Amino acid sequence: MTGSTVRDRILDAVLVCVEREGLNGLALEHVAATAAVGRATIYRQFAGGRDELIREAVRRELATFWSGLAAAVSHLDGLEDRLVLGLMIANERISHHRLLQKLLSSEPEELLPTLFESESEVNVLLRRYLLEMLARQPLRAGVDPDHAADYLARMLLLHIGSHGRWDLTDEAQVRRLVRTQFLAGILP
Amino acid sequence: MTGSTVRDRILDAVLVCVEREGLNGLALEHVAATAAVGRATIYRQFAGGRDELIREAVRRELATFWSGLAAAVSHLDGLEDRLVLGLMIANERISHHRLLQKLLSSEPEELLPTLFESESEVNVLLRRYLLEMLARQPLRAGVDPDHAADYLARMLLLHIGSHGRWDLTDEAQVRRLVRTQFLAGILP
Amino acid sequence: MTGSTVRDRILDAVLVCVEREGLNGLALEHVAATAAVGRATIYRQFAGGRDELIREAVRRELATFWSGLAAAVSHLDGLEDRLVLGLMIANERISHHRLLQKLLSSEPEELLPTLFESESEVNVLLRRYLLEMLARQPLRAGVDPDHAADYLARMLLLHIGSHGRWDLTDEAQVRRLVRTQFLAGILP
Amino acid sequence: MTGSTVRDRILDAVLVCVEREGLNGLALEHVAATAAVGRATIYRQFAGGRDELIREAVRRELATFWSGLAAAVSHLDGLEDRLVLGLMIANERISHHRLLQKLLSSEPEELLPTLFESESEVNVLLRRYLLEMLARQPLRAGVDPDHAADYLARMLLLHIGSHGRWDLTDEAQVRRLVRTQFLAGILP
DNA sequence: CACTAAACGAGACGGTACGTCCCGTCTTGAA
DNA sequence: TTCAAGACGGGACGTACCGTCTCGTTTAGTG
Repeated sequence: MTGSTVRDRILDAVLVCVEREGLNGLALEHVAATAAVGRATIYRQFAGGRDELIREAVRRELATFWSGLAAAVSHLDGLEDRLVLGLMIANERISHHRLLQKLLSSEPEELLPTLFESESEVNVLLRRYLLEMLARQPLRAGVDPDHAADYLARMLLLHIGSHGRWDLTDEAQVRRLVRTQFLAGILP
Repeated sequence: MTGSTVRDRILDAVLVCVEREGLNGLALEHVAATAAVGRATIYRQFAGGRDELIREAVRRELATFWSGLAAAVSHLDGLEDRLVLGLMIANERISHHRLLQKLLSSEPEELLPTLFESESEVNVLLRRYLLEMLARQPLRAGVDPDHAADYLARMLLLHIGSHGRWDLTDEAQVRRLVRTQFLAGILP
Repeated sequence: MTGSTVRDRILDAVLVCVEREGLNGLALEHVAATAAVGRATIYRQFAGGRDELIREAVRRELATFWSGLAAAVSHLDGLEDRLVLGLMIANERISHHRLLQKLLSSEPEELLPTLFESESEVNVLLRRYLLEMLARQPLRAGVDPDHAADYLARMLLLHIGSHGRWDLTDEAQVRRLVRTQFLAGILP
Repeated sequence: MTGSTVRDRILDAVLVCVEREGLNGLALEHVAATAAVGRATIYRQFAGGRDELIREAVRRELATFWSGLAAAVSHLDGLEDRLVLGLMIANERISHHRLLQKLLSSEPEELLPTLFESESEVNVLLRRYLLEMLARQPLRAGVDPDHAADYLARMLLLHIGSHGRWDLTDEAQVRRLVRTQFLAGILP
């Protein structure tokens, strides 16, 4: 619909197929068929082959996820509110996202690491975003904003995907979590 | 040393091969050759085939890693000291462990998730271990030991494998990290 | 019942299994199971392995077949009568012999040749038998008994297993066949 | 030379390999290597797998053999002459055909039956060919051309592959054989 | 009547081949 | 030219047997 129709059709097809077959066992043949595309075309669009294709599909999906999340909390002012709502929305979305659900349940080994790669694009952007937010807040004395942003990013990722003992649909709990464990050492 | 020599030979061979070929692209044929074993025997020992083989190899390796870690800190008394030394040793070992290094660098998507599965064996044992340790400590008023153990487990895993902005070979830094972010909200 | 019970049990099992699985695809494992015997025992009895086992089973079956045939015509006097009755009985037996039927229908390439090997035991014995019979008959002038026996042996084998256009259950037809094509050039 | 080069290359390779390894023990891998073809391609061309491949190779070889034989005698007029020359050429060719020789000597059980299947393509075509020849000849009174063709076909097959007591390189003997045993009862 | 020696069942192992699936490359033919 | 359609060489998978070997256990035969 937008720029490279073919490329997007292929990436869409990847999502559909991963939902059915998992990330391993994903067959380019099925992707091509689903996208109504010749298998050769996949190699024209993603010269790196299978690996690049998957990387790209995940990247696009994550970008959508995060930018959607950012938009959803952009109307809020305070850092705490954004974190609380962000955590809740993130978990709500993940639990309704068939693809992520599939990956987290049956093949967590495929998805999670992408999130945690310390220097992944996601991580970098997330940290930059948080740093920007922190810049508008008075911090507790002696707190290094870089450290704080790094810490918050990790805590966020840590609580997305596996909620541990917290119920992330209960705002009261989430707020308590954010206050006591996310921001306790950062804000004054 | 113990029971099924063949099984162990195979698992050893998996490690050797993964070091060379990565987790994807791991060819059972090479594993069999390395273990001086018929390819069929792998299927006899690991009826689940390739997947079970890898799962088992990782499981065994992690068990070794964690139990070694527990042993290394067992002579210390305090929770803080154990966490500090544990973090340092863990990172030191990981950075010298060719296999883990290989996985973390080139294919993090294969290993990390195993660590983070909320209900993985590792996680459960780690939580139990920490809970036991916390039982010997006076906690800050109002802190639920279960929550605290869960939190500590997550923080530990979070800082093993991707250290973020901390230098985990510098005991002073590690101690500061443990005090301000691990234990600040837990201990009085 | 006689000497080596085990050996016979195994050979019997071969027949049962061949009926089910054909000669190719015959699995020693199934033979062993059918004979209630360890697979190793087969190799103890038939050191030549699979090949010798099959050879021996076929040999025993053919011996039974031919000696039964000889017995069935032994009460007759004339050569012609023996040939006629022999042909009829042979074909009748083959058509009721599940094993041979199975082989002739689905895998003729396995059985027939054994019959036709020019110097096979069967062939030699059959020729000797016929030569003996011919010795009691006055032959047409100029006919070499060896040639004649060879010719008759071939014609017999030729009409056993594939009857062509003759109905071998109709004695009149068989007698005509024997007279016009088997014996026409031999007897005076 | 004609249509599917790959298919023919594979069939050629089968012949080469059978010469070396026999019909049993024929490894598709070696066939593929000999044909400079991926093993998968064999399954693409012969969906029936190993069995169909062998069947097809034999079929092609026999077709070549028989059509060559027909051509070699086509310049002759009389039935007798064609039979005589045909028999001689057939045996001469077989004895110089490494593949057939190999099969007849070490694994007759694989080849011969194909020749003798009463309703095999070979048999049908041969009978039709002979019937056509007989139509141009005056037959002895009371002889059914169908029966005669069937009889001749069987006698031919019978004397090809295992010559019994006749020397098929000696035209005089062959002519005598044809006259006394092939045609004696058929021609006037 | 114990005691040894052979034969046996059971089954693990190294190996070979099978038939299948998929990858990445390349060719062909139609739009 | 771009693309779908699809054939091809290659490689790995999981399965099925083979022939060899080693275990205990039964079964005779012998002292």
